[in-house]
Amino acid sequence: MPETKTKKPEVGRAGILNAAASLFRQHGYGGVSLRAIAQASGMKAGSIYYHFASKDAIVAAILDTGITAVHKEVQESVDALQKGASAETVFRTVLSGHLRSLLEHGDYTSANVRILGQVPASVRDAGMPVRRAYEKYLDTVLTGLQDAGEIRADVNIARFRLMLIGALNATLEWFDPDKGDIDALANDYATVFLNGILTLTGDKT
Amino acid sequence: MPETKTKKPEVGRAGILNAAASLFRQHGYGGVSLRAIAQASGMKAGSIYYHFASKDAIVAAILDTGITAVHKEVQESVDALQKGASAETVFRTVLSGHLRSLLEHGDYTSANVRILGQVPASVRDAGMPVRRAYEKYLDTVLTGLQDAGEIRADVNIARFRLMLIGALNATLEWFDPDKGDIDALANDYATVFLNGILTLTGDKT
DNA sequence: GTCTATATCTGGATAGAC
DNA sequence: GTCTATCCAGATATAGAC
Repeated sequence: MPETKTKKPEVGRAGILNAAASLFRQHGYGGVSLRAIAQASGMKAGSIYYHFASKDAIVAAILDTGITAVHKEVQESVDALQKGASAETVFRTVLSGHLRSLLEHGDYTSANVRILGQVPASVRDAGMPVRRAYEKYLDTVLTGLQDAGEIRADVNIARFRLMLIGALNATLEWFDPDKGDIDALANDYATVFLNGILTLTGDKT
Repeated sequence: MPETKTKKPEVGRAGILNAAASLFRQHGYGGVSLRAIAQASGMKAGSIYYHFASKDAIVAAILDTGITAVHKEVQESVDALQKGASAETVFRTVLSGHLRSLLEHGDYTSANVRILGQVPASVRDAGMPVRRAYEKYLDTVLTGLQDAGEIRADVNIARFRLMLIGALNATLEWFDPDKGDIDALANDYATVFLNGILTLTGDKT
């Protein structure tokens, strides 16, 4: 049979990361032992140290992988648009890229949402540059749309970016990509952010 | 001097809950030991067990307190409005009530945002009814506005509620109520949700 | 590259003095 | 209502055989 969709259990470094990411998502940083990671990777605890220097090193790698995957997906999707794409098209592309990557690499991305604040400060600091890079990228895109007059001038971009990312990342807590349509989700969210929820009456002051 | 604003260190049960809530917020459920809670409460570890049967009992109480505070604040704020209040007024009231309570009881409410998914299933299940009650309340309010024709009919209320709560709760990760204006934050968020971010051109198809 | 074995420490929880 | 003392299970990490 030709390469089924059930992902084969990874081994070695990748296997450890996959197992650890899943466990961290379920139980938090402090709730996961190296023994548990080892067992889920099909190894004994001692063997982990051949691949990673410490538990911190594992979680640092997971955090980095999650952010990088989302940043890359969004940027490549936006870059693939034709030059004169409308604000609405660019915005919908950002949301669908972010949500697709976020939800399809949920174990890695949720580490950034759920356990970033629980991880030792050294780990958090080490991952700062990648996180800042993605934030800066989004701000650049959104500011571009605002400078072109397509996003209202009274929208504070930095604050809106926090609102947007907060809403998107929270989908990790309830949306199941195996059961729901990610693009439909992205479009629903985009419609609210673009147009709001109010019925248009034509006489707003 | 007449009752300063610096909160006096609570003792007994309340002191344990305050200390534990703060520690859970910083380090996650598995990252906090009873010894740490005891030390932060000015006690020894053994003494905790006079007030609580287990670590689970402590976190269950914290989760419940957080949800209840937000539900109560929002419902009381909405009930205080006059009967014919506009959709915009009701919606802004919901957001400001939720954010005020969320951010002012941050240690308790963040438990529900950050560590709910990391807590033993028995604890999560025990708190289900209070969470469901708040969700149901919000859906009732939002559905009322939609039935009155003020929120667009094509907005899926259950999904929008998830989007809204996700965006609001995420403010816990970056907003400092001691430095920022919560009502201004609530109004910024409400404006985006109500009207969207697009510049009005008058010729949208 | 994975194992066993172990050193060292910290975890939740309990018992009983005060 | 808080303490000390303790049980024992489980934690990270290391050493060295294979």
